[in-house]
Amino acid sequence: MPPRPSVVAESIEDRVFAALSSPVRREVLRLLRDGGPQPAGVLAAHFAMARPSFSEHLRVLRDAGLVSERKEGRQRLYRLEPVPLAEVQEWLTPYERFWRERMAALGDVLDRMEDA
Amino acid sequence: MPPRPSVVAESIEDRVFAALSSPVRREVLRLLRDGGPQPAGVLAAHFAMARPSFSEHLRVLRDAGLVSERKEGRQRLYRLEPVPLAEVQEWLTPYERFWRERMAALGDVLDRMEDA
DNA sequence: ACTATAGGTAGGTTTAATCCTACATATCAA
DNA sequence: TTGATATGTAGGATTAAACCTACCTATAGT
Repeated sequence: MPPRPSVVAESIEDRVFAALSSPVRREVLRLLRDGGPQPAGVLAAHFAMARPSFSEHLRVLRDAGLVSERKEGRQRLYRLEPVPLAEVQEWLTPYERFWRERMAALGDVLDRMEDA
Repeated sequence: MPPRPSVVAESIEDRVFAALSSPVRREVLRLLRDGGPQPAGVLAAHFAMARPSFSEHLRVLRDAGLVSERKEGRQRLYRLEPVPLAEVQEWLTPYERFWRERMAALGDVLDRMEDA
């Protein structure tokens, strides 16, 4: 028994990155960031896709902790949750030093090319 | 003709996030960050997996632009590439303001709870 | 030239991600 | 209560991701 991908299986970090790998789900996050909490139907209206398919996207985002859901009458208000994205940024931090050094090195090379 | 996930298909951003969703591939990036450029075999030795399977992981990282490869004798030196991760951080930027506000709001609530 | 080493490609298996159509659930409105 | 609205769940189809065992390619050493 060899295979084993899964957005639903492994660590929460796996789930967050896997959730972010879909342009549909990234667009949902953007809509929530720019427009504040919104019901599922308003979000769904932006996508040419059957509602159940969109529901699955929302579920993936929920399972990753990227959004939360609140019942509001017969709608469900979705809200962007800040913690997972903040954790992604923390994950990036040790790489930031690395790429600043590399970018700086590149800058030096370019400077020397200009001199010559 | 409905389905269509794919790490190989869509935009470069999709590929980067999909590549990051595997703990194996994140560990490879960490090894390259902390240990500098290394041949495929040295990287592979950290994982209990057949070499061809690991080769595929390297290919996914290459296709995402997260690593580059250079022939060095009969080895292939892999190197961490800074640009895609820097782009992830740029992608995160507009969310950063959002979560700082939310965190601050949470802090205010906690402060008021302490007062009471 | 021959062998060993380093690494990838080919092809197959299993699981799961994404999409769909139908159906179920819950709330509001007459 | 009956009907309409809002949204999710069930089940099925298709594709691809992750793994494996074999095999191929390229370089180094004897």
